[in-house]
Amino acid sequence: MKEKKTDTIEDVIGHQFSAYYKIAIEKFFQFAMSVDCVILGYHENGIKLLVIERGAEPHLGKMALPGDLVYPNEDVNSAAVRVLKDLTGIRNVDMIQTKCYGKVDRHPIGRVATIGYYALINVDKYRPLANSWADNVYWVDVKDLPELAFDHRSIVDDALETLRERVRHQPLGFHLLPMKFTLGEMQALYEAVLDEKFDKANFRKRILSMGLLKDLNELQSDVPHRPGRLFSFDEEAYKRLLAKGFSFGL
Amino acid sequence: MKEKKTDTIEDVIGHQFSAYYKIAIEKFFQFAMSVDCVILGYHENGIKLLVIERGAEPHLGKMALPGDLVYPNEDVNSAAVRVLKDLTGIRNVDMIQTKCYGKVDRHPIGRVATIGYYALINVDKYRPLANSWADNVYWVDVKDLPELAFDHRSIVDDALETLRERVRHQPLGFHLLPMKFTLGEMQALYEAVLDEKFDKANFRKRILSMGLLKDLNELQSDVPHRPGRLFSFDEEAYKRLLAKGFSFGL
DNA sequence: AAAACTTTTGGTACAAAGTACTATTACTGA
DNA sequence: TCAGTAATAGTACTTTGTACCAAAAGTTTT
Repeated sequence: MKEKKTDTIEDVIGHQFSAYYKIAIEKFFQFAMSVDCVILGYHENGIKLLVIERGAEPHLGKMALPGDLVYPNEDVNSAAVRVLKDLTGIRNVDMIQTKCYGKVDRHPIGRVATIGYYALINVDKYRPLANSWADNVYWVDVKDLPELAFDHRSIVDDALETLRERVRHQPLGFHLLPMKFTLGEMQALYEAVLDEKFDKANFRKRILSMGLLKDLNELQSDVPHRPGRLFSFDEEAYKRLLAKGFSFGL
Repeated sequence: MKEKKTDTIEDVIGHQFSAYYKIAIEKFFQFAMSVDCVILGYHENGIKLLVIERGAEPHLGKMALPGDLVYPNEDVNSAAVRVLKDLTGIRNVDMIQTKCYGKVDRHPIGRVATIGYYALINVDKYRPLANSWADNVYWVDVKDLPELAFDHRSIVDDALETLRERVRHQPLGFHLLPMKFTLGEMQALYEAVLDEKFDKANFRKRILSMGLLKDLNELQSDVPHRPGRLFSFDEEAYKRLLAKGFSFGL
């Protein structure tokens, strides 16, 4: 029940180190790969995206995601971390893959497939600085994005969709908040991400009943109203609950 | 606040059609890309995986996922569909990307990054046939997987994790069931995927109250016990509910 | 210093959803 | 006709979610 076809890699090389090896190389090994990082933060009631101003062609001068080609001797995941560091100075961020963008004509210099990554970071904790061929680095509000180079806009859209999906089932929000935060601030964050309003009293009941927050017994200061109680995310408690089968749900 | 580095693609080519173009090509365009398909079905109370027996080196004779290299002029997503068809004859399946596997040494013939895909199909509806360089095609139970070529085992594991995650929040299960099914069969499926038992009476209440099932007013036949009522998935109703903000939850 | 304002916090009452369990029904096969 | 098996119906109880109100604790205004 088989019909042989020609010129798959398997036909061409026959076996691992055959004489046809080089033909296979020439035929199939024509791709470049790149990584593009969607770095999201939360500031002044809005979700912000980290963009660079390109200091090189193509799309010189345009806004783009921090991204670059992967070296042939470099893991793709490592490349994401390296590129983010090279272009913005940001280190030690856990990034997760979103999708592979593999259309034939997506890049003007040749066949480049890119892997999208995303991470949520605390805006106050990391201070991005333009580096390498990035002329500048900016935080822009995702509700008011500038035109982006290549297909970066859809990479961002996909990452945001992933975020909205995950944030309901995992306590991701805490990555975006400062170390100490009030329940009001946390609620504002979730309302910004999900674009949905919650009842204040009930939101606090839900969150507190999960037992994921450490009460710091401190109060907010310098606010023009009754100061809120400060909390921090209790990583240990979360791990303990996870082990028992707890699932964050909002 | 910038420090120029050497040899990123941007430095090398300067701008889109510079004289250094070829250097960039030689330096970065050394990748091949492949796709690997995790096709899952449900049969006899177990989740089954579609594997092929390799009829070519490397790993000749071993079990592997249906997968192959992407042509330089072919979209990656299209390649997944094409490869599945070439190797198993299965057509018209919606596949979703899971992850990119991009370690340097993952493939013996060179730098090959692969994109994982997965799909849930109805075992009765598709009949896989070995084709091209696939010597055979088998369904194997995921609880008892044979040794797989390359890093295919982790591709499967990741896909299963994705499945378990999604099946709770989206009515995916229906893809795995025959057109007509009883609530008991549906429950058995969910118990197989999630490895968790449900109370029979409550499960049926939950599912029926969602309003996603069309009651076919038919009964099961040829069963050695009271026959169950047959249902089918009501695609239209699901779309209507989705529009109203319904979210499947189990 | 009192009043107005804003936000936090505590509480209650009701509605909806989830869970445990029991009983009944409809079929097959002995 | 009886035992066995799985489907179906129903009930009582518990947990969770939602709407809403009111008090408290600060700041700013009058």
